[in-house]
Amino acid sequence: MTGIRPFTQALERLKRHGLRPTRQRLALVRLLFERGDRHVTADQLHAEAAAAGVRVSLATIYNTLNQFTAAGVLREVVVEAGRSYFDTNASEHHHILVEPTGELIDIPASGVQVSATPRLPEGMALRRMDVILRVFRT
Amino acid sequence: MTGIRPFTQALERLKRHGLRPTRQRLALVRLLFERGDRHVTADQLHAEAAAAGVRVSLATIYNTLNQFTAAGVLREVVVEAGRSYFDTNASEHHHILVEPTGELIDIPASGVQVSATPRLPEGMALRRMDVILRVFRT
DNA sequence: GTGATTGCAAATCTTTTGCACTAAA
DNA sequence: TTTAGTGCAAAAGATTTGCAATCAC
Repeated sequence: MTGIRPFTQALERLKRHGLRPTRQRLALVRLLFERGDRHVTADQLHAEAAAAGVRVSLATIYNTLNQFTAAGVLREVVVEAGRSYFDTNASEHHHILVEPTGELIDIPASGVQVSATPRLPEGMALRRMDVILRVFRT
Repeated sequence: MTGIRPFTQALERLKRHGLRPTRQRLALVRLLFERGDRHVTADQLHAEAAAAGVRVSLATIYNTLNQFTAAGVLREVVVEAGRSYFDTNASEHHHILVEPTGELIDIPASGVQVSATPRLPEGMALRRMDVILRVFRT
């Protein structure tokens, strides 16, 4: 899997969702998807864009991350109040959160086997299951 | 299980943690633990206190919720960026999040059986595992 | 052109903090 | 009387929004 594939796939997906390939969105897609699976905050991405010489406002970063998430290209991971991570791996999987640092590590969905899920209340359907293992350094 | 038991237990626990039983903390313990398992935000608790005629500042609500969490009397549950729930059930269990409303429902730990947890990275130990089933109304 | 997108600054929301005042031990 | 706790108002973060200027189609 090269860095180009997911990049192209993401672009096509955006097109399908009616999102115009603006200079900002192209740059952000590149930053997000050319380096494998990652977990970024809006602020981190903003700093990365700046470091790469791309001028994008923080408001646009937020808009873009939210649109990408709605389009299914990104997945939002909430691990602590007041900070959202956006995961470039949008497929089903789980996470390890390293507590002092806030670092996120992917776990394949197969790494956590839930053998019994509870009956959901009447009239409710499962949209997604999140498992977070909170760990600390010994 | 009456409403009084967990209330008393919580008080004892606070004492053990060196927290003085002030008027505000007593009122909050009562509000939190006299009505079974609940999930409240700081703001909700603040409103409840006001409705009950108890004057407590929001700052004190936050201080108190954090101290109670540190003391192990409450458990913080993060399901969406920018909002923390405090769960009066501090024992091991998981949650269903009803998406449009934000309502939280407890699942006993036994309701979700994780049959295989991944090997943790070297030098890391598990502190806690959170499972959230995100559901929507059909 | 026309409607979508961007950037800026202001607004919002949640949570924390500094500090003078009050209450518990 | 000594130390912890409280309340207020301000500060701090993260995220959203209103609106004029700009860009893609």
